[in-house]
Amino acid sequence: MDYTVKNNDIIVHEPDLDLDETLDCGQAFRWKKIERGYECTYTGSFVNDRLTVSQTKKGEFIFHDTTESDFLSKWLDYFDFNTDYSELKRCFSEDETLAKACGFAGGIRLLRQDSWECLISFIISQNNNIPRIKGIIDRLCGNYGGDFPEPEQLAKENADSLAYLRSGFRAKYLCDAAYKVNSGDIDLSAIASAPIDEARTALKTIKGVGPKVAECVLLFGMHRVEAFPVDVWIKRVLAEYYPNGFPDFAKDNAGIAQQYLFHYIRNLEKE
DNA sequence: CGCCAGGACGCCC
DNA sequence: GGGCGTCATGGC
Repeated sequence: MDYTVKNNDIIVHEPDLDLDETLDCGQAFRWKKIERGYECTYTGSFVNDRLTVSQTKKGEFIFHDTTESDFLSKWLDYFDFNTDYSELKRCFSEDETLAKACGFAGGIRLLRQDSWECLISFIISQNNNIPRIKGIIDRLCGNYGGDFPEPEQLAKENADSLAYLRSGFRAKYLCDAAYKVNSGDIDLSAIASAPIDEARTALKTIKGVGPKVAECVLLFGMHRVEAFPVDVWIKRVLAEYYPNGFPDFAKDNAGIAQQYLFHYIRNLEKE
């Protein structure tokens, strides 16, 4: 990745990024496609940072109305620009199926998202579809001026007061998550750096967090790239292409490989 | 209309 | 420990 500063924009060159593939592949739910790119509210540790980013041609991106300082301190990290995805894909392509998946959507990157936002988002995701997940999160943020609520704010709610979300049986799970994070029962930053099995166990003490959601929080919200969420789509991939198990050489980055496979199998069946 | 969704829980055996 | 019905809601 290299970048240049131009007026109030940052021009980024990065061949291993595609906005459609990265921002609308089911790892993040708050990016909206607008005329000139994607717009979103991104939750950092303490504030909601907004960004408009557009893709002008293959490998070229404009980060609109941002400063070099903001780009370097926030967005460079969020888009995982310090990781060499070309090298990752070369490694993955040792495997035939992964080679096809990387070739199909080579512009996917693993975003480094906020753990709290991911926890809530993937609790909502259970037994749900992506358009509706986006709708629920949109209503949630809409209640806080467009920002993602802090644990303290959400901890004030109960299942009834969250009825406006129309999140169904998940509302009580959101309340439990907010209560535990706000009270300190759950320390997300400690979990993020804990041994992964301890981290899994701790996350699953939250109601509504099972194996799949815990794995998603670890992967998308804590950048634990060895985490490997298995949903209905990945089950199909494993059954069809990896009857003898997922290849060992990819296990250290299994979660990133999973992103390519997820996108590949989902779009394969659409045709 | 019925089937399904980036599943987890509670109960059963 | 594994199997199965249930859970709200709405996209398709």
